[in-house]
Amino acid sequence: MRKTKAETEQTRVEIIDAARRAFHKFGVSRTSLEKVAQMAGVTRGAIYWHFDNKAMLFNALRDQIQTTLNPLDAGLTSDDTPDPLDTIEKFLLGFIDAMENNPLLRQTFEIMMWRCEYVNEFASVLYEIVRPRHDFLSELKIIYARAADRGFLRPTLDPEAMAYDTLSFTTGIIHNWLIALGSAHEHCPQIRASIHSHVALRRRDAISETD
Amino acid sequence: MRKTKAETEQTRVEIIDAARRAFHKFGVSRTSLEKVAQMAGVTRGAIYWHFDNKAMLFNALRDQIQTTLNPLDAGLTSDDTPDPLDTIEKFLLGFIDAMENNPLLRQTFEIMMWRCEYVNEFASVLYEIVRPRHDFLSELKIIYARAADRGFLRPTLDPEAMAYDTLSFTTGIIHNWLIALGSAHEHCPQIRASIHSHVALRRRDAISETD
DNA sequence: TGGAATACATTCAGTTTCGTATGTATAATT
DNA sequence: AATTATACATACGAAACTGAATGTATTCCA
Repeated sequence: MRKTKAETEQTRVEIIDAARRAFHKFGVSRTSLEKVAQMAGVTRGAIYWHFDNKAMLFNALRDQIQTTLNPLDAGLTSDDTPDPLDTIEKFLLGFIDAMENNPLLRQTFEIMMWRCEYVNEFASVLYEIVRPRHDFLSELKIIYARAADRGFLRPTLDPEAMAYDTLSFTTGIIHNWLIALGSAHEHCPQIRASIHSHVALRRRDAISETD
Repeated sequence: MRKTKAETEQTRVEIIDAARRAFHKFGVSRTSLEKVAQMAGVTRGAIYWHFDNKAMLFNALRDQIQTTLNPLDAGLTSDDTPDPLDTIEKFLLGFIDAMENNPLLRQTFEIMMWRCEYVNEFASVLYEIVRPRHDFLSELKIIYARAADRGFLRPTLDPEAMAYDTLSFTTGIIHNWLIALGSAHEHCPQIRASIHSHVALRRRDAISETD
C-alpha cells in the first residue's frame, strides 16, 4: 500500500484538514485520533506515520496558516505608504478581510482561542501565540514613532502608549468578533468603522479640527 | 457518615476550590473527577452528590466569582461621579486591581480563557462569556452618551463608536495581561498608564490642548 | 529486477474515565 | 425513639483512547 510522494503529501494534507474540522467541532482534547482518521478516510496508522502525536498534528495545523499570514505581516513591515497610520489601518482591515474570506484561517483561530487547553504539551504553544503579538507590538511602536516623526500623529500622544493601545484594541476586536461569529453568523459591519475610528482618533488633523 | 448542613456546604466549597486548582493546572478536559476528589480530600461519590457532572462543577466555579464582580458592575452602573469618563477609568482600574489581588478571580479567568474547550455541553458556557461583554458594551454606550451630553467627551467623537473601541480595548488588555502573567509573573505597570491614556484620548480637554 | 525502505492498515494490551448502583453511618424529623 | 432522608464512600461494568507492535503491498533505488 505504498503511495507515491505526491500521494503521500496529499494524505498528510487531508489528515491536517480533517484534524482542523474535528478540532473545531469537538475540541482538541475530545478529538480522538481515531475520529480524525475516520474524517480523513484513513486509519490511525496513517496519522501516527505522519505525526508523533496529537500535539504535533496541532502544530502542523497551526503552521499551515502562516502562508496566509505572512503577506499581511509583510504589508505591515514595509514602509511604502506616506502615512504610517494608513499602514496600520490597512493591516487591520486586511486581517479582518482574511478572516472573513478564508474559512481555514478563521477555523484555526477559533480552535486556538476556544477549543484548546494550553496545558502540558500544549503549554508551549501558548508562546507561539504570545510571540506574534509581541512582534506586532514592536512593529506598532516603530510605525507610531514614524508617524510622530512625519507629523501624522497628534502631537500630545506618546507613540509607545499608542502601540499598547492598538495592540489591545486589535486583540479585543478579533476576540469579540470571533465570539459574535460563533454565536450568530452576522457580518458585523461596524467592525470596519470601529477600526477606522480607532486610527482616526490618533490622527493629527481630525475631521473637524481644522487648525 | 452524614454531615451537618454547615459541614456539607464546607465540602461543597472545598470541591469547587479543588476543581479550580485542578482545572488551572491540568485543563478542564484532562482533569478527571477522580483527581478533583483527591485534591479535595473526598471521593468521586461526594462530587456526584453535589454536582451532576463536570460541566455543572465548572458552572459552579464560574458563578463563584460573581460575588467579586458584582460590586465592580455596580460601580459602573451608578452615576455618582460628575465626569462619566472617570467612571470608566475607575472601573477598568478596579478590574485590574481585583485581578491582581484576588488569585481566585485570576485563576478562574485563566481557566475560562486558556484551559477550557467550548464544545458540546460547554458551548452554552460561551454565552455566559458573551453576555457580560454585551452588558458592558450597553453600559459603555450609556456612559459615553452621558459624557457627550455633559461635554466631557471630545465633540467630534461618536459615543457608540467609542463604546465599541473601549470594549475591544478592555477585552484586549485583559487577554494580553493574563498571557503575560502566564508566561512570566511580572507586574506589568504600564497597563494602568495604558488605561489612563485610553480614556484621556477621549477627553475634551487633552493635557496640552488648553483651548 | 530484486531488495530495501516506505506508507500505511490491522491488531493488541493496557490505562483511564465515566456513570451508576449499592452500602452505610449519621443527622434530621416526627 | 424509631424512622427517614442525607451525605457521602465503595464497588462495578462498560466504553474510549493511546502507543506500540506487527503485517503488507508497493515504490523507489541500485
